[in-house]
Parts: sequence; C-alpha cells; structure tokens
Amino acid sequence: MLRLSKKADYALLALRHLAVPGPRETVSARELAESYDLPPELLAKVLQQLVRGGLLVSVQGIRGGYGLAKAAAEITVVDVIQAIDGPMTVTACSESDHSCDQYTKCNIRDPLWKLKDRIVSALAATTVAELAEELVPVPEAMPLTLVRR
Amino acid sequence: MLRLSKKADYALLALRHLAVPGPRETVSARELAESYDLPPELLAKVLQQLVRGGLLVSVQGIRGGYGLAKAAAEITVVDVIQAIDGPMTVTACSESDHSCDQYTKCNIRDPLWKLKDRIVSALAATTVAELAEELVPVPEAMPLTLVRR
DNA sequence: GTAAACTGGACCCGAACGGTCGGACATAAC
DNA sequence: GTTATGTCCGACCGTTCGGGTCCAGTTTAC
Repeated sequence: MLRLSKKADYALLALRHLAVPGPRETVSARELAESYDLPPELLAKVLQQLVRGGLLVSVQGIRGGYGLAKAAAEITVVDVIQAIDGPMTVTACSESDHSCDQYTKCNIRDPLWKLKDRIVSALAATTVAELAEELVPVPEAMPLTLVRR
Repeated sequence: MLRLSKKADYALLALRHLAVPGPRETVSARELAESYDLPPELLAKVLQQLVRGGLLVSVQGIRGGYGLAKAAAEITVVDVIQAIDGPMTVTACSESDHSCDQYTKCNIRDPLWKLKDRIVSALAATTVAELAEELVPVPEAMPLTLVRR
C-alpha cells in the first residue's frame, strides 16, 4: 500500500524532536519514549539503527543519550527510511537485484523504476530541519492524561 | 519500506498488456497468467478487483475475458493502486482516519501528508498508456533461453 | 449438454513487522 | 578501586497480514 513502516515513523518522530533545540544536547531513549508514548525498547532499537546509519550519535553512561550526528538540514527523509528499512525499492526487483520470478517477462520495470526515482527525489527534497519548522510544539512535560485519541 | 504490493504489480502488468493492441479485444485471465507466469487464481482475483474499480470490463462465457474499461491514457497508476490496495496512505493516520495511538502527540503529520500528496501526484502523472509505450514487447515466443516454471 | 470462462467465498501458510527480554558497557559516586 | 546506576546493544519471540490456493456457483458459446 506504499505505506512507511512504524519504525520509520518513530525514527522521524525522534529526529524531529532532536532537531528542535532543547535544554540538553542529548536525549535518552526513555525520555523520548515517554514523551511520545512509544514502546521504549522498540524505540531504542530504532535509535540504534539510526546510529549505525550515521544519522545519530550515542553517548553511553549515566548521563548518556542520543544526539544528531549532523545538522538537521543535512538529514533527508530518504536517509531515515533507508537507515531503518534498507534501500528504497518500490518494486520487488531493482537494478541491482533481479530476484523476482518474472524478471525476463516483466514489461513494466523501466517505467516503475522511473517512478521510484521521482518518489525518492520527493523524499530527498524534505529534510528533518523542515519537519522541525512546523508549528507543532514538542510535547514537554505533558502529564499522561487520559488521551482518548 | 514504501513498496507496492505484488497484487498491484500484477494489476499493472495486466493493464499494460491489455493496453497494447492485440489480435482480440478481450484476453482471458488464464492467458494472462500463462503469458507472465503468474498464479492464475490470484491474478483472477486482481482482475476482478479492477473490474469492481471500474478500470476493466469483463465478458463472461466461454469466449469471455477482460478488456480496458476506458482509454489507457485515462488510467493512472494511482487509480490502479487504489483499486487494489484501497486509498493511498503513507502514514497510519490520515486526514479522515485518526486511528493511531500517538495522534495527539504526533509532530510530523502535516509534513508527511504533504509528502504523500507529492508522491500521489507523481503516481497520478503516469498513465497506463505511458507504460505501454516502452519498447519491451509483449512476451510471446520468449527469445531468452530457459524459462523456469 | 458440455466445456470454458468469470465470480465469490473460505481457507492456509510463511515471512516480516512490532514488540520483549537479558546482558554488556560506560560513567559517576564513594 | 570498587560499586552502583543507568544507558546502549544484540538475540529472541508472538502476531498480523499479504500472497497464494481451493472449490462451488454462474454465465455463455458451440
């Protein structure tokens, strides 16, 4: 359905939070999880993947946490998605991977690859800094009230 | 991973085939399945969904089959995806459906919705007719060697 | 009447995603 | 230096859902 995964959602959420200047430079995984009401361990995993992808830096120890590895304007949405879900592929087969059974008979590869490129361009044109420009404030010490959606 | 479903792939494949002028006006599901080496029953279901979506017309009976319901230039890639997988949504929640637990705290909805619009535009700008313009011929004699079945 | 085609429903299976657990490690207090 | 604490890190598990199958019913040409 062309939907991005929840992990990618969480990643964007966290990066957006870190892009907004706050009191401290690093934010712990638990803080982030509590701020947005996300499963802490899963978010932690996502953050680790972002570190491996070079988008975040982690600080261990008792005052540790995560911070942006580079300027928010340098991080695009494609970077995030690829760090989480691997290379962006709209179709099962790509230029480098022909692993679909209908490869020889497929008649729509080339146009779909062009479409993919256009989608990637759209995603690459949006940076985390732009996400942070939105008016929505970061949820501060919002007490866990009854958030009945 | 932002990938389109296999059913959508099959749908595009079939529509592309039907968009290319052939000897007959209607093509049976089995013919299509054999031409592209697809599971016949699944393809049949996909074709039925396309009929329900108004993209194909079906002819019952022993000489029956499927044909385009309108000109290939009038059918866009979004139409196909939506006929198969339902409304296009990049995020779990949309303007009309707030069913995600973090709705109130989410800070990236609006920018992501804008992104979705850009993607949809890209998909809407490509028609089945354009897919059919590609040089790849419809498979019939299979010049390429062994065909694993 | 029979064969060939579409229609529609129920059903199964496996991979991938969301989610969870225990251990390793670095910092800070004493 | 030792301990305690709070963090990151990697392996593990359950569940959902898309892909795929089967079958009974209906329609139409020959």
